[in-house]
Amino acid sequence: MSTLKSSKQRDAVLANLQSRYDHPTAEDIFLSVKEVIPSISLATVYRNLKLLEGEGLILKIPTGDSDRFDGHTHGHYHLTCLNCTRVIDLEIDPGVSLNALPRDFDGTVTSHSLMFYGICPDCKNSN
Amino acid sequence: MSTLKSSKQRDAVLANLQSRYDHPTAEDIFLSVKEVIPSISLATVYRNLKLLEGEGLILKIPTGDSDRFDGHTHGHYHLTCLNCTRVIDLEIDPGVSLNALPRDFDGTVTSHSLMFYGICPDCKNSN
DNA sequence: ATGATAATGATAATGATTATCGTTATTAAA
DNA sequence: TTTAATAACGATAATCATTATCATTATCAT
Repeated sequence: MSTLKSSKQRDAVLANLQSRYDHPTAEDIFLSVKEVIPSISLATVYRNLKLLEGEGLILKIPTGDSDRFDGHTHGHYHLTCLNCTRVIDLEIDPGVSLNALPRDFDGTVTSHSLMFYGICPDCKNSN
Repeated sequence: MSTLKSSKQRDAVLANLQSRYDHPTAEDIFLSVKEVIPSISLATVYRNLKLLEGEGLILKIPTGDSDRFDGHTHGHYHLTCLNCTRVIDLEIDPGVSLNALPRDFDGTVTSHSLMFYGICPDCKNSN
C-alpha cells in the first residue's frame, strides 16, 4: 500500500484551515494559501483536502452548493445563514434535547437537519 | 411576479417522491417518472424539484455527492450508509439529548452532523 | 548518493446542475 | 369558446465543482 510523504503544500492547507473560523470552500483555501505558496495548484488543494479528511484532521461540510471545510474537529455544529450563505459555528450544550432545538442565540434559527453516518441494517446483517 | 401553472410533469414528480421511501437522486426520479411519462426530460425533473422544494412540498438532502430528495417533510432524520451509500429514514424520539446520540437501532451509527438554517447575527443586526 | 514512489502543477475530463431557446400547454379574460 | 399572455416543456448547450491524467519534482529509506 501507499505511505504518506510530507509536503509543505499539505502542511500549509492544514495550517490555513486550523487558523480560521469561517468555513471556506476549496477555492477560498486555494486563494489564501496561494499568498504563502504562490505556485500551489487548485488540484493540489483538492487532493490534500481529501487526504486530510481521510486522516480525520479536518471535516468536510456538504451544503447545497460548494463543499465547505472545517479545521476544527471537536464536537460542534453549524448554522448556514439563508441570507448571506455564511456558515458559522454553533456551540451547543450536548445535554439539550432535540425538541428544544432551535434555542436562543444572537440570530434566528428556522430549521435544522441531522444526518447520521454509519452502517445500515441491510449491510450490517449481510456478509 | 410569476404565478405557478399546473403541469402533469410536476404532479408526477411529486407523486413519485411521495410514494417512495428511499431517497432518490434527480436521475433516479427521472428514470422512474419516465415509465409513466416517456417524453419527460431530465431538465424538467430538475426544474420541478427546485419548484417543489421552494413550495416546501419536498426536501433536498445535500450529501457529499449527488443531492437526494425526500417527499416526506414531517420531522425525521436520516442515516447515510458508509458501505452502500443508501440514505435511510431514522425516526428519533425528539426528547432524547444530543449526547445520547447515536443510540441503538438495527445498524451502526459512527457519527452525525447537525446543520441549522436561519439568519446569522451579522445579518440580523444590520439593516 | 540512489532508487522507489508519493506529491506536484498544469490541464483535460467528468458529472451534476442550470441556462437557453423555440415550441406547447395552461389560464384568465374578452 | 377563441384569444392573448405567459408558464412549462423537451432538447441540448453551458457552467461549475471536483477528479483524473501525466510528465516532472520532492521525499525518504536504504
